[in-house]
Amino acid sequence: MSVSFHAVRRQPATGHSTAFHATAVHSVAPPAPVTASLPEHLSLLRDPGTIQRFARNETIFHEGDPARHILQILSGTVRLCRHTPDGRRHVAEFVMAGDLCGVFGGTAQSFTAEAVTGVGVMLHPRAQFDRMAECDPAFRAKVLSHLSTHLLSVQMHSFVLGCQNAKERLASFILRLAERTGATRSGRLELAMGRQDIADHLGLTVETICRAITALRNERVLDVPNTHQLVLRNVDALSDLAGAASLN
Amino acid sequence: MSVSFHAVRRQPATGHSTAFHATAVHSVAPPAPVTASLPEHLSLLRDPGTIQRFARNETIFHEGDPARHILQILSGTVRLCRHTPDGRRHVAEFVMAGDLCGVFGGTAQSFTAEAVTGVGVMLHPRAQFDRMAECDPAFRAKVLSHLSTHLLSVQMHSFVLGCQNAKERLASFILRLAERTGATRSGRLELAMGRQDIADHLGLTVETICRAITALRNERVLDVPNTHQLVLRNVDALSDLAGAASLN
DNA sequence: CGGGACATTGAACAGTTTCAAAGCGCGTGG
DNA sequence: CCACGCGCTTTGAAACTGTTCAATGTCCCG
Repeated sequence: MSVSFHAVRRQPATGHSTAFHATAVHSVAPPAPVTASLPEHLSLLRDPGTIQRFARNETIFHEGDPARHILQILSGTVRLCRHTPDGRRHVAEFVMAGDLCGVFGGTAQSFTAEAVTGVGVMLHPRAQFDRMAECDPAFRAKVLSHLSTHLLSVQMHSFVLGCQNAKERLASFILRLAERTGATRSGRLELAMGRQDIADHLGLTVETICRAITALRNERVLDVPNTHQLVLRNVDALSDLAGAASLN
Repeated sequence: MSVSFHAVRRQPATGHSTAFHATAVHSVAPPAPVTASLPEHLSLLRDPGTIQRFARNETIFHEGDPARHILQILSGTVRLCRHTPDGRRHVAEFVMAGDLCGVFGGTAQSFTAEAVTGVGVMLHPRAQFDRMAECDPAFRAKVLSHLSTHLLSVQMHSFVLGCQNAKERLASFILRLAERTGATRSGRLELAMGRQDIADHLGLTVETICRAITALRNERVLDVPNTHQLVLRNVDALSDLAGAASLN
């Protein structure tokens, strides 16, 4: 099967090394409705001065950088990844509009964040975040809940990597993406990331991703109008493939 | 490489279905030293009435069970796993003496816990745990830190599953186990779990685990005095194999 | 219209799985 | 106390999925 004999065959990230040093902002937290999710809660702190933009393939922060801010993605898609000395890459996660990143992991970033597309982010100073957690029990509960959810999703991904074959992995990925973007109904799914990104996320190669997509297309499970769009023609078939990895 | 074509070939868990319903206990939390880790902190609550024992291969709780307690492992080793309808098994994690399990994930267990060896656990009622988190900021900090550490380790495991081949996975596993049990110095490592457990943890088959162990033995990296013991003869070689998956 | 990055397809190769059988250790019972 | 039996581990050989290498195709942007 598929372990990676990962040669060094990676896109030469057209990266610009964009260190980012936003100035800390001390806005006062307005009362948040108790029903709001953590990202919603945070977005109430909105302060135009803390917004930044990144171009496609730009590096937002590096693994090991001091984690002075919590980032809220306003638009676009970000990949959190890890690069090894011998050229392998592991994409731990894709972070999309509405999501947070950098909430956990202490004082240093545990991943490199790169813009998959053009990206807009809002920066929340960690100090402010910590202060809110200190004072506001409801906020704390949200943080905890957010963290648990996140943990669950990482564990689910471990399952995918540990137990599924190529087609199953792709199906799990597609379904999860569809759920996150709300595309499950319309059946139309935007793929912000390229095949290589998907491959590195699923522990496969680009070629295998292509072949798996082609296979699903031939089985009338998917339509592929273009490289960055999928139409889900048979969600049940996808769910069957994804198996336990789809919450359905 | 290695996806799992996981047929249904599993040990027929000699399991006894041991539901566990411990009575809630309301001990008062004694002040904990600020330096204590979360497990240490919890162990100060020790109450003999909340201790339970489980025999090898017994089920401690099932995925989906209500999570009324947080478990602290006193002795033995536990595997947290997930069983799929078609007979695949994913061992998410091994939990060992001193570790906690069931801290996160909300009101329902997200994994099945099975005793790898005979196991002694202490049960901490979740309500009590929550109360402490409510009142004690230092305790909260420990929970947070514990959770972050745990998240990191799951992400590291994702990397192992996504990017490494059989020998590398085994090396990563052995090194991590050695660190956790403090066997890095002595070089002598107790393997509480069987080959099948390791295989299901690393997304490989038993046979592949055996062959990888044999290979490392032939390369003088390991000695294998018996099935449940390893001697680390060349930690550097192991670290090289584990690559980025070893912290140092 | 041309160029380059990305996607797709093909063919050969390789690591892991699968199937099968033998080896070993350990507890139980004679 | 020894022998048998059962479960787990180990080894071998063949099959198979995914990788690697290579070439072609496609789309977008300048």
